[in-house]
Amino acid sequence: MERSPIHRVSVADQVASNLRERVLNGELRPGTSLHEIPLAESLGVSRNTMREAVRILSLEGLVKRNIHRGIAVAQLSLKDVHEIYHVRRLLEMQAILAAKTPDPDLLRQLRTGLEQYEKAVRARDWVAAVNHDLRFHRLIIRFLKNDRLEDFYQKTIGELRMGMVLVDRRHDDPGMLVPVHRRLYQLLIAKKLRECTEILARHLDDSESRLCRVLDDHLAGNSSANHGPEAKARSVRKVRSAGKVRSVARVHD
Amino acid sequence: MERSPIHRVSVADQVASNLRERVLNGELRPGTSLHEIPLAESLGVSRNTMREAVRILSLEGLVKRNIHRGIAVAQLSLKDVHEIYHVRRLLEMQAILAAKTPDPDLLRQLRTGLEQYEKAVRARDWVAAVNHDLRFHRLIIRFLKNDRLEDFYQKTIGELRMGMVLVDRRHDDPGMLVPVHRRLYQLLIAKKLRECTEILARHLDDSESRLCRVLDDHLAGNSSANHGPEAKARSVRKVRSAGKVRSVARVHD
DNA sequence: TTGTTTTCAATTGTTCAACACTTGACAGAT
DNA sequence: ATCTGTCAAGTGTTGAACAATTGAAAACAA
Repeated sequence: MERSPIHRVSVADQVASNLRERVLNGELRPGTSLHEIPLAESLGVSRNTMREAVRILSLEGLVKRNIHRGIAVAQLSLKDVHEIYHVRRLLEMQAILAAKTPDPDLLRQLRTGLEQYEKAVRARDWVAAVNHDLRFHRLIIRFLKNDRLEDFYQKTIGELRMGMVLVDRRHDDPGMLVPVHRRLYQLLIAKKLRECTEILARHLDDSESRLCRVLDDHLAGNSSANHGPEAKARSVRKVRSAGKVRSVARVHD
Repeated sequence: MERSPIHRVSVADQVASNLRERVLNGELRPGTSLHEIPLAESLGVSRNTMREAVRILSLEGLVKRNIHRGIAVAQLSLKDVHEIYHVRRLLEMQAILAAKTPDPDLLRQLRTGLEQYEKAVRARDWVAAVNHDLRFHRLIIRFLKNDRLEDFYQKTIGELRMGMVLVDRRHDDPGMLVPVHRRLYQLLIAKKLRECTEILARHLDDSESRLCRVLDDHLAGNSSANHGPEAKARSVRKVRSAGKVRSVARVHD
């Protein structure tokens, strides 16, 4: 995974990458408040460098800065989840439609990715499975052949992953989604793009409502444990996006 | 334009805003190399604060950092322009299609904005005219009701404006575009959304090819004056995106 | 007890001065 | 003319300091 050119990245960027990874892994859970000095010392860098790194993360939406009050790992609201899935639907469906003359190499990557996905599920390796799931969707975005859209999509997925670290893996079976992905791939190579977008839309709607349920339970669950400054009427019991979701029924099988 | 809550913004953010404005105004032209110490002293802030501000701008794509080599105001390539217009077409057309049940307040803003646009053109105030042009499109994006998409659009338009500061205002008539915008507005309130997107697509294609022409001339023109580190075979004479543009003919009148 | 004011420690925002590291250019040697 | 070593300029990073703000405890008043 190393590039042949020399590493040549600034320390601040490396620190940012380190933090980003830890946030997306769930090691730093949403709501965790971060203190500059301990963080800087833990990585052996100065406070200024750490501040630059934190600035990067905050512009990516992974941490929230409250001036003079500190920084905390961002926490997704239901509105955030809804927005993010709106973005996903829009970009991924457009990407499918842009696959009329798909890059053969991309199709190959999609196929091998799918195989690895299935293998990970068979091995009960949920972490790898989720990664392959997200990678599949990221590859789809490549059909757009637009670096800006790809970066934006990636940034958005990053925010989403912060919400996904909350889902209890024991109550959620990532392998469940393999058949949908296989179907998407088959429709894609069969050039049935319209139908492919329909399946994709339902897949995303399904995914959204499931995440919303988990998130809603979570917000209602530890409202006392959460000492953050957002004790508003946020933990609505009613699943907010349920009305917008076209189909909550399981898609596959 | 001041919010009622107290100013409470960090100095670094204010410095970033200052630089951003100057870049988008064209006061700091693309390719200009920026030096931290003079910049910091000119605004009366420390070098660290200036570095934070520059970090912000670089993540917005307005300046490019070359490690140990300095920073420079970013310069759009033809590929960048093509990508940006791809983004615009995608988002703006989807926004139009999302205007089936439009917010009345938004429609009103669109109308008054259009009137101010026309007034600015009659007053030969090209700067205001261009601003009203861009504002019209930004309002359209609001139909999507999605902060993330709106932010991304705004960031992308920011990059585009950096390319637009190169166009020679004497050879370009911003008033020319008023009729198209009026037409878009009329189709929008008439709920002829499909037709509206068609006009919009042609408008954007037209705008793209015109900007590409200007940019291409510019890149070819001062290849000697440009001491930047990108002396590649970048100044292709052939307008790269001409093949993709559906219609170069004037849209209005 | 309850509500208000004061104090204070903790943390962030900002500055400053120094040093390490890279780079581009220039001068001298071949 | 080409190569090589030197060097000034500029960026990357550090550590320490001070200013500004906040949250909450402590002191006070009703």
